[in-house]
Amino acid sequence: MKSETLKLENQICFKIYTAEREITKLYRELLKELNVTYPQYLVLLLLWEKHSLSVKELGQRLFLDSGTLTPMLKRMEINGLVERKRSEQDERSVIVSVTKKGNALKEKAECIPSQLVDNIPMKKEELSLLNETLSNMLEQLQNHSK
Amino acid sequence: MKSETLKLENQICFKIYTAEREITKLYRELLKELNVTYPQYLVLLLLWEKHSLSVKELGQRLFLDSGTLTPMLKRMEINGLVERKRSEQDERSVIVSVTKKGNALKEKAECIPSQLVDNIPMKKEELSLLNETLSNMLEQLQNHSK
DNA sequence: AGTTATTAAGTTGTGCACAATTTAATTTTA
DNA sequence: TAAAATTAAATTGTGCACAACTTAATAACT
Repeated sequence: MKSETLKLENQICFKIYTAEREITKLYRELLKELNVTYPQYLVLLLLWEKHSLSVKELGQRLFLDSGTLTPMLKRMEINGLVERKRSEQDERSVIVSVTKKGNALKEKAECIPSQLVDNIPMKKEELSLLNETLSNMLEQLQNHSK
Repeated sequence: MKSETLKLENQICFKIYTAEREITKLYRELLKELNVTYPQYLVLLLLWEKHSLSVKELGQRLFLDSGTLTPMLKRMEINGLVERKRSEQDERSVIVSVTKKGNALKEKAECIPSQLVDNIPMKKEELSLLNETLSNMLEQLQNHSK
């Protein structure tokens, strides 16, 4: 393995680490009006689509565990965005569903993707390629970590 | 703006968010032996090169502010990896320098980049392209946030 | 020189993110 | 069916990450 490739990997990891924080910063601005964080927004995106999901299902889709989700969902419940209640079929499971107030944010959030794109102007082919590359990378990473 | 492009952006942001955590998880494993975190490893990479840097300089290179660095550097100091002392030229500035113990970790860390590459096997051209694309994206993002 | 502005760290408070463990419910199996 | 294993959340503790603010030192200006 050539040393330049090693350095490149290191650089890419640092850039992903940095890009993640810059993207989150951008979302923070866009989401300020909705009074939600980026991870909370991700939960809402799922619940706007599916209406209600268990903590486990949320975790599988977002790759987050209950140690992260439970306190976050509690904060969202306090803010009136979601409801949490034990499943009747399986008392171990907790069903999270979006409230009327949570659903109302959907409209306000409509403009976020386009605002986001305005701030990261990239050619469509470049976006597609980046998407593809990240998918491959994620597959490798996630295969390894299980 | 086509809606597919909007969705793609959203997906890419989520993938970067996810990739960052997967990469950090991988580093966590590799760095376990050294008893440092990924951000601490980044500080060490700089100090192995430059020997000593101010908090401000570290922040500029890592894009982190004193609210993140100060407590982190204190933890590293407690673990004997770095020393912190006020600059004599400018008492506002704090100079962070790597200790003998911190320098000793450099040897142990030599193998990390190659181990990392083993876990993310990608073609060199793909890596270069990803590197390029991330650089462009970061430039856009960072131009906007200042 | 004395006031004002700027700069560098540090502090405080909030919210992830995750390892490790605990608790309770459900499945599996002997 | 009773014991063992598995599963789903919750809890506990640590470490970033960052906004907002404070403190102290230096620089700039009148």
